[in-house]
Amino acid sequence: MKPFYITTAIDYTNAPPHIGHAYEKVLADVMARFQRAQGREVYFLTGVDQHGQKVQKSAEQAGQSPEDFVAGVTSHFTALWQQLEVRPDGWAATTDERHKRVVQAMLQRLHDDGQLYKKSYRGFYSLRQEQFLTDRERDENGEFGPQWGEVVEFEEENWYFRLGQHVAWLREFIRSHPDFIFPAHRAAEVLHALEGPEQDLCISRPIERLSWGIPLPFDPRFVNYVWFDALSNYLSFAGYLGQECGNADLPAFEPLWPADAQIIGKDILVPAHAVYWPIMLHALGFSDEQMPRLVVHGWWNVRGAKMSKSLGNVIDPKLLAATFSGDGLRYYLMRDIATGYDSDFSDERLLMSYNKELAGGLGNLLNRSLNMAHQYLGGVVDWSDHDDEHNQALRRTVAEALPAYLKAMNGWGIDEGIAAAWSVVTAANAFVDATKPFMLAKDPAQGARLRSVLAHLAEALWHVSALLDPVMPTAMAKVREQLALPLPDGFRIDQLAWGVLPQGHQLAKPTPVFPRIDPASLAPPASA
RNA sequence: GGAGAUAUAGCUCAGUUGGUGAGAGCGCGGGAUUCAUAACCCCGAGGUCGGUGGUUCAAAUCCACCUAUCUCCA
Repeated sequence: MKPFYITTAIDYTNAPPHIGHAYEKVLADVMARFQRAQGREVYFLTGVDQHGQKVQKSAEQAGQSPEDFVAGVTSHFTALWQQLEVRPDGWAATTDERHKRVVQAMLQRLHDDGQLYKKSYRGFYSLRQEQFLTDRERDENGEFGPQWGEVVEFEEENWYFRLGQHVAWLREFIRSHPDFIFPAHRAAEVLHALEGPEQDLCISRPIERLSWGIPLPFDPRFVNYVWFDALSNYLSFAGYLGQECGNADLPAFEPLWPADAQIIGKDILVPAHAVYWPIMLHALGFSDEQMPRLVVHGWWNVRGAKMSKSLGNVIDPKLLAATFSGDGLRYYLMRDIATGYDSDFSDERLLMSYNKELAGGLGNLLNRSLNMAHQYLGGVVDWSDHDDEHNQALRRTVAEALPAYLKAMNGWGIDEGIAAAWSVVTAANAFVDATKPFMLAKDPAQGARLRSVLAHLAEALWHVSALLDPVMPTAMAKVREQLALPLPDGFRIDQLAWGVLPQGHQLAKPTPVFPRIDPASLAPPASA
């Protein structure tokens, strides 16, 4: 089977990351880990978009070179990925020389193929925002407002990509390939956007206006502007044109392409990823079968409103991870949203999911199970030959959780996958109550039954740790440390079966994996 | 002006291809218990499934229209 190639949007290094950035990368990381657990080879690519006018301008304002400025902002992202256990295999930084060479080679190909042309455009230009304005920017009086500063009319030459030529192909492609975009209903938005006039795409800026970019190989008085620089990272860092560009240290492209999942937010679906991107690929000669698959996720709103700097409701994932741990935050971000839809971020629900579910549910289950095993049996797993309907019911719950989990996870239902794993936690806690090992321990005649109950609990916990491993890698490794049995080499989650813990296995001592957090110790939530 | 999404118990949401008396978690109330991170377990809500009108033997689940909210496009 081909390797599972998964990408995320690359983040613009103009401001530090917020909760939405964290969500997208965690989602990709969970899927990457899950696919590996299914025995699939994975290439997970994420990174940063570092070029462009805003960065150039922000750097000037900060009195820094663009290089230093992007290095500073980029470090916020890499530190967060470290903290959240997001572990990509490839790092796509658009200032990377390897990337620049591929972009130039791609542009040269398109140029040689007649896909690019130069033309002159006359229009109104905002000196403050450094961009051409269209009628859309006019206010109700037909004027350009004061936010644009001084507006001048002038004419400028630029390079254009023959986007319009391929629109008919794209319409047909989207109609005939319902798998191109997940969730499927998003395709309607794209088709709607394609109804307008077929316009070409401006892909350059004169070097006097923008120097922080990749020069056009066939006309060095211009640098490439945005799309061929940013979107092409999915190709360049997967090894596209690697040989002719001398990028020997990148993966081999043929086995990897097409991308199995390109995770993006709904805000950059149209036009960038659903229009420009497939058309770029098509123009480069990629066939319909070589088109990637887009996975469009929703947004985390805050109290029903869009998160924005001006509202002052931007959520900082770094602080949340410091309080709830990387895994605590990963768990919340994965369980409290349905992939593809929006959700509301809530401090209260984050605290609830941590204290009630992780600490009170799973953490406490591990703690009470191991504690009893040590108190009554010296921490030894002893599969006695006793069996009864309680044991059978727990084994059945564990057995039924796996297919439900696999189905959900393979269909991007991470929240449902977690729920499937959680059915074991709930059943195991009820199992303790029903079998009362602490009572059995008082009656020597019940020894065989007691040993079977505690063995069942330890085994069930190991299964839970395996299922939730992609979501909470560090915490689940800790669980298995206490169960004294790590994931074996080449472990396959899809082949998980009862009977992992051997007879006579010695368990380790329990320590809280998710220490309860006292709500009173938290800073009061900033009210909007 | 157009498009998409969403509207289900106090809150956050599940509800496959329409079919036994509509569900989960949290919160709340009651009970039980002690192995455990004041934790875990059991019971309880009777909610016109946004509204109206259709299709059907049968609709939260299909169709039409309407309303509200959110997002995007113009």
